[in-house]
Amino acid sequence: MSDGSSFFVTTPIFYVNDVPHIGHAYTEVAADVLARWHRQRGDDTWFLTGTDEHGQKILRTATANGVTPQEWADKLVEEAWKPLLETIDLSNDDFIRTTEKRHEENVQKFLQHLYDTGYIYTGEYEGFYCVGCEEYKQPGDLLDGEGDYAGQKVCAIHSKPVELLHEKNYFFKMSAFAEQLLALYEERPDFVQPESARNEVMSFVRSGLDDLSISRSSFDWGVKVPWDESHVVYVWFDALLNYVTAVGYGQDDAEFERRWPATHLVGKDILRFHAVIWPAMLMAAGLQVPHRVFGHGWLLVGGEKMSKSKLTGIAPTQITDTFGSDAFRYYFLRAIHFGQDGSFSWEDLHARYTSELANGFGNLASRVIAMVNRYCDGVIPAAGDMTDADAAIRAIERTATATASIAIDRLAIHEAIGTVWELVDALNGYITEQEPWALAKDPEKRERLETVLNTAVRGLGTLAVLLSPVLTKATATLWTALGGDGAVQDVRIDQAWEWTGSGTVTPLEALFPRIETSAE
RNA sequence: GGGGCGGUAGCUCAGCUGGUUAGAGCAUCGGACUCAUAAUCCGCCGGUCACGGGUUCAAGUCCCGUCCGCCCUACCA
Repeated sequence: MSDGSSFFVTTPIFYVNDVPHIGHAYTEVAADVLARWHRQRGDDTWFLTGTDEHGQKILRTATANGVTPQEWADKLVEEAWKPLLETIDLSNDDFIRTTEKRHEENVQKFLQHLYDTGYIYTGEYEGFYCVGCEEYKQPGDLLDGEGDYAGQKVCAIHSKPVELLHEKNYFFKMSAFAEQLLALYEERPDFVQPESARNEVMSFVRSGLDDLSISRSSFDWGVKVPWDESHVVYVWFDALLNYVTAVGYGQDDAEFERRWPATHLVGKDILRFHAVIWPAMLMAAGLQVPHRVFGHGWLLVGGEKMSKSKLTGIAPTQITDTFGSDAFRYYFLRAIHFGQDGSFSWEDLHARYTSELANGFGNLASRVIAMVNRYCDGVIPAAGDMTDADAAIRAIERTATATASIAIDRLAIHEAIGTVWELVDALNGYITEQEPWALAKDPEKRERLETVLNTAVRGLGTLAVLLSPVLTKATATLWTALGGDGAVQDVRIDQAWEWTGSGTVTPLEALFPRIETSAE
């Protein structure tokens, strides 16, 4: 897979009205690691994220704040969302906003195309609309209100009254694609991942698909329907299209051809939009469906899931301010089986930071570099005859390089990191057993000392490369200290184990200083 | 109501198509060592595998039921 092939990964675009929390950051960091890994493997990589800025809810909050919706979105993008990219050190290649011209114009082209080919028709729609959800609710989704809302039907998610709306709508003939979708899931079992997500999607589609109302006329903050400007496009229909408008759909065929289709990473709450509606839209337009759609789990805090709607999130900066972006990235991707729900706790974060990053990897780097400085004046020594112990280390380096790459292809990010970490542990054990400090006391064992240190330095270099997609900052610092050429991110990750140390090392500050007081 | 998932050491989790004494990491405790961020290495301790039945020579691993948590989906007198 290191043949320069195209790899296009996306995250959902942020709904600007939300407040950034670690759930958003989790998806972003996962996508970022995949992107960095593929880039470093020589793939033609593109990592897209952005913001979703249309819809009635944004219009209302903007109005409530006395500004235009565009001003409101601009403010949130600049003050909340773009800073998040810095906070967790993302390497996105693009950032699309649904209010950009390149998006709006091409959404219209897409829509017009579907209209012209008969996949959109005019209909009447009457139903209960929840402003919070931005969607019509089925009667079964509603609950009887309590307290102030007694006697009214309320949305089960927002606990707010729904509104009975009756409007002329344009509908997308989604029902026409049920068979094609089922065939897709059958023919490409990995189209929807993980397996549990695929099963849910399939049973949903099997139960039958309704056509989708894709326009609204009760407000005007959205993309205008090209043949009827009294309507704006339903926000989800609009938002999903960012994945293609950002890579040239409608205006740059070469770019589109180069990037599309994408690997979509989404939270399992919005899986259906991505695994059912979105592919149906693409089929209708005669475009390729996504490469795959991966629904990851929830972050559980105190046993409860973090909620996008209820804003019960922990801000990423609460973690990065104390532990740094590397630890943030590492923790969520290592501790949680990607695809399953995972529990977050400050105690666990602190424990893993200390045992794995500080005591494990950080201390390994410190002790190796300190010994090269102390026993060899900073000059990385050449290796002499290899023993079985040395060969074992080299074998682990080689295995880790290959195995981690395979895990990344399966989107098993936690496994990839786990595999690499076996090298961290092996090197710490190797150094303790070889006792270079003892060898250093005996001039007759000079060659052996140098071989051991050479092996250790090479192993450390391999780690720097293999961990660079995750621990972006620490590995850059380490690479410099090891005297590596250029930027570690430019070293081929699929050849990580082949790195040979040479030249001199420079003193290294602790990569992950111990944090004595646990946060919270 | 129907369907699905989960309930395994103090904590977070592995345990594939049933098969010798149920595993890992962390934490705790003991030992070794000193190059290093009092770090590292070795070892010990620790589980009625939610509960109750059943199938089987043999079940954490299959079947039935119950309890708990969560998800999807349907819905009414």
